[in-house]
This record gives sequence, C-alpha cells and structure tokens, in this order.
Amino acid sequence: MEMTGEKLSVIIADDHTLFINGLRMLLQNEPDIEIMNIAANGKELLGLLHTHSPDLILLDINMPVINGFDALKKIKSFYPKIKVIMLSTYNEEHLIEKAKAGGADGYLFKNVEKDELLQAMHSVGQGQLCFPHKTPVNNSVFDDSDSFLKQFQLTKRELELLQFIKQNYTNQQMADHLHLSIYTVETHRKNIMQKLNLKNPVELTKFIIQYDL
Amino acid sequence: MEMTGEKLSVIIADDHTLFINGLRMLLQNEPDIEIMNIAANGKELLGLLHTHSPDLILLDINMPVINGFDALKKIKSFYPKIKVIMLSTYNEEHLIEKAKAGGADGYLFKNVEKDELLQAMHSVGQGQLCFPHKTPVNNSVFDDSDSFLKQFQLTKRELELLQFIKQNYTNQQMADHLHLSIYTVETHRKNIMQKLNLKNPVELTKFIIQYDL
DNA sequence: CACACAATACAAAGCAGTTGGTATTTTTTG
DNA sequence: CAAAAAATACCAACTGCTTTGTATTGTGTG
Repeated sequence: MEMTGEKLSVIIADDHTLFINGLRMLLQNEPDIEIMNIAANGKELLGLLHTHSPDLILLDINMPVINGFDALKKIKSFYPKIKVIMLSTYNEEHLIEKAKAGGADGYLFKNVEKDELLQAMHSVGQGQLCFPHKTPVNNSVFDDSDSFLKQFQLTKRELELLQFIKQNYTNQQMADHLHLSIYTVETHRKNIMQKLNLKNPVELTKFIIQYDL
Repeated sequence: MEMTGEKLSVIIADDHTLFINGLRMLLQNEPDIEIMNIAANGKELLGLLHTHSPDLILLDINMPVINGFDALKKIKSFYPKIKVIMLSTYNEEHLIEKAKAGGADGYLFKNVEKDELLQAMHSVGQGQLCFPHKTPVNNSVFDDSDSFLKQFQLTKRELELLQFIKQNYTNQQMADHLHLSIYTVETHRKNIMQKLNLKNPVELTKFIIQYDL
C-alpha cells in the first residue's frame, strides 16, 4: 500500500464539525498523513467517493441520514481497497463484531489517545486490522457494591445479562455468546424484569438510560 | 473578571478524549486562553472544582455518570462566578432553553467553526451571554419548522403518531384514539421507521430520548 | 386536469420478547 | 450437612411490532 514515502490520504466522516476540526488539527502536523476531505454524513461521504479516492476513511458510526454501518457496507462493496476505521462513542462489543463482519479494518473509541489513533491509522494503512481487545466491560455501576442497582438484588448473572441487554444484544445473541440456552436467557431476563418492576423492553431501555447504567 | 492581560483559564468537560485533544490543539495557540484541565464526565469535573477555579468551563451535555445539565446545576449553585458554555451536538437546538434556565452563560453546537468558538469564549469570559440566534420560541419539536426532525421529511400525520409513540401508546391504542384502523397505524409507523432509518422499537426509544423529542 | 403525495386500509408471515408455568443441577451459606 | 439461593433448561400461548406486499381514496400544485 502507501508506505514508501507516500502520504496516507484520509477522509474523515463525522457529523460534528468541531470534532473533525479537532482531528484535523491533531493530524495536520503528521508528516505522513494527509486529510483529503471531510463529510458530515454517510450520504455526503459516498458522494465524495465518486471523485476522491482516499487510502483510509475514518468513519463515525453514529451519523444521520446514512449511518456508519450502512456506509461501510457500500464502501466495501464499491471500493474494497479503501481501508476503513470505524469511530464510535461507546464500547459496545457487538458493534465491534458488526464492524468486523461489515469488513471494517479497524475500530476505535472516540476517547482514544492521539498515539493510539496514529498507531491504528498507520497499521491499517499498511494493511493490518486493528480492533480493540475484548475488555470485560468494566462499568462501575455493575460491580460497585454501593451501586443503586444493589437495591434490586439482582444476582451476578443477572447483572451480567443486563450489561448485554444494555448493548442491545438479543436473547439469542446472549445465549450464543454465553453458551447458554435461549430459555435460560429468557428466564434470567424474566427475573430481571420482575425485580426491576418493568413491563417491556422499551421500559427497560428507558430505565437503563435514565439511570445511566 | 479576567479581561485585563490575564489569560482566560478554561476547563473542558467532555467524554471524548479525541474531541478534547482536538479542542486543545485548536485553542493552544490562542494567546489569551489557557486550558487548565480536562474532565471526562460531570463527576470528574465537580471533583476538579474542589481544587481548581477556572474562569470558564466548556461543558458537554451528553456525558456519562453525571450529565451536562446536572453538572451545570451543581456548578452554578456552588460556584456561581464560573462561566459555563454548554456544548451540544448540532441537532439539539431545543435544549437551549433548558441551558438558559439552568444558568448557562452560553451554548454552542459542536459543529461551530473555530472563530465562532473563540468569539463565544471571549464574550462569555467578559461576562456576556452567548446563545445562538436561532433561539426556538417553539417549545415543541414537532411543529417547529426549523426542527431537526424536518430533515427526515415526516408527514404531519407521522409527526402526530410520533408523539403518541413517544408516550408509549401501542399501535392499537393509537388506532383507537385516532379512530384509525390498526393497519393504518402500522403503515404510518412503518414509514416513520423507514424515514428515521430505525429497526425496532428500542432503537426508536433511544432516538427519541437522545434527541429529547 | 393530471400527477404526486398523503392518508387510509388490508393481509400473511415472521421475529423478539413476555407470561406463567415446571424442573433439574450447582453453589452458597447457616 | 441441609436448606436456600442461583443458575440452568424447557414449553406453549401470547403480545407487539416488523416486513413485504397491495390498493383505494383524498388533496394540493403546477
């Protein structure tokens, strides 16, 4: 690829101008990176690719109009040579899997440090894949014994499941992931809902968001 | 306050390190601005304020643990002299009123340009308020023609349905309430989901909450 | 007056999750 | 050790919503 002397040409796709500007500043002093263009959403990005051919795209997942994953799919089918690093706000395991499945070359959280970013961009530019380690989601809410969740007396397993539910895993996905029967997952879920006194998935979603679990 | 020769000391509170780094780069060449510290969430920010006394805080609204508005409330009650500019994603104009009500000194969308940002920081630093011109007098997202919802081109009826969906009406309940066939409601809902590019009720719930519809 | 769009209505197949059970096995704990 | 609690597993009926269609009836605009 573009290793020998050549600059790595990059398109950034994100709907936050300030974030893009920040990235730009961050990268503009890098001798081997050239920011070719920017796009505010997936649609704009795909339009750009008609006339531009970057080596690498930094692609935000959460964009309006056409989201990151849909854009990724299109990019990889029409321009398979272009490397794509997905950017995401949150550490959601299944999103990483989805990115991998969609053919992304890398995945970064928006709270990475500069070095990590550059490192990732370079390795991906050289044809490597770059995905985060499977970190056991260390959400203080879940293992903090003083957590407000404590009052509901959820068991360990139930708390664990809640983390996956929070990340939009379906029952089937959780079953697969944890090597459980889907029936078991349903039972756990049933108990969780009972203990939290919730009636349906939407209420659970609201609960999770309201208390920032 | 700190106008005469003194630098404007600033704390940035945002959970995206990359964004912060960008801001930092953006601001570090400004002779009259000094970035004192950063915080990844509201909790951290409030901790910092025990030992630090900035002139100005750039405060992201969407943060984990303690969100921007809650942090704003605490800051303004404990340290009323500290100026606060709220940062928000571009499509949350309707939260401006909330920021004003909470005592913020300014409000910026994350897609502002550098000049605008600096301008705002300086005027707020000098004691002025700085809110976007486009102040929506409309308290309803749904009939505001400038609403961010406009981009999705929902029809009148679809917007109406969305209000009920927001209130957890089931399709059947909406049908009853509006004297429609449940099939009609399903059709509308289908079209809404398509236009918003959402896949299931949970995603819709998150969408509604995220953009505070 | 056409034409596009909005609003209405219908139907069958299917998916995800709930409800209300039952029933083992494993682990914890008094 | 014995009892309680947790984790596992199963099942069938049910609800709510989605998907993928089709189709008719207004309604406003060039």
